[in-house]
Amino acid sequence: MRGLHADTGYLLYRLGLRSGQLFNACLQESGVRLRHYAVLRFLATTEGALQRELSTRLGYDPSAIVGLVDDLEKLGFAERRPSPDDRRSRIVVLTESGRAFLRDTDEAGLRVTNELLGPLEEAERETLHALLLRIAEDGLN
Amino acid sequence: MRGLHADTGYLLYRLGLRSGQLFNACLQESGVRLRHYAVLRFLATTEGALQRELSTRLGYDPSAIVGLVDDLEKLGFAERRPSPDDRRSRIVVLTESGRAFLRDTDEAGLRVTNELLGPLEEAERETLHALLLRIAEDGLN
DNA sequence: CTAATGTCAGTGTCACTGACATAC
DNA sequence: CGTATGTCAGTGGCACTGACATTA
Repeated sequence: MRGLHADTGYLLYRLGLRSGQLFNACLQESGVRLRHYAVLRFLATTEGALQRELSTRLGYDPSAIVGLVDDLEKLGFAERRPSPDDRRSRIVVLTESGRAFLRDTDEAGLRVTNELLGPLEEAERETLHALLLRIAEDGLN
Repeated sequence: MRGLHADTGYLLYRLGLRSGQLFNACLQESGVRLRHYAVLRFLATTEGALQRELSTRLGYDPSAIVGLVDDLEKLGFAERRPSPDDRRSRIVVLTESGRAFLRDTDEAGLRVTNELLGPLEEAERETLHALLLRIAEDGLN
């Protein structure tokens, strides 16, 4: 009978949980959770995005995006602006305050990755990153 | 500003979520969830385990184990037996029915891994598995 | 007395569904 | 008309806490 760790899929599941917990622990003092942080990081690369876009790119349910953007607006890290092309859509943009927040918490992600990848050499980390990137880009993005 | 996918930790988080969803989708018809399945798979390797042991080895909260074992007992896949050494503890063992269930769903894990690791060559899959195993064995086990 | 095991109630997060208004 | 976007209420899974009885 095969053990649990024989499954690469199960390993990913377990390490994913652990990674999320570490992220949330690191972000706890900032008053944001990993999901908010992911939205902010994505916004920093796009100069404004529709909520629908956030949903598909980040893999969160459309109904979840509503609350996340609500929270970010309350914190002053993001804003909803009307779309000039389509009056249904809202364009979510990063504020200056949000950008500053990202700068301040920039090393949070690095700390998590460091703790997670502790026993790996630098070359191994790059190999792992490249492999993960390949399967991430395959499955919906 | 770094993109999200520059973080190996975030990639693990995303792929872990995806992996869990795939597992649960595959197991849906079986009437079990990934967490139950993990308990069964672990039991198949140990000839009986304390609930406390299940908690630490699988990374689930002790209070969560209670409900999981309850469910497995209702399904007839596992049993609680009194421990001869310690009257506080219960020993959880796999039943014949549970063992048969594992045989029937054996390819479920393989299907998930195959779908997840689609774009990777066989050699790359082994490399990835070895790397994941290293960091899994480091962080609590 | 302190510590460990299992149990249970309650809380908060999160994913998902179904419905809806608005606009294309 | 059908479809897309955003919103909201409700549901179920899941993690975690605090408390408790029992036993070591």
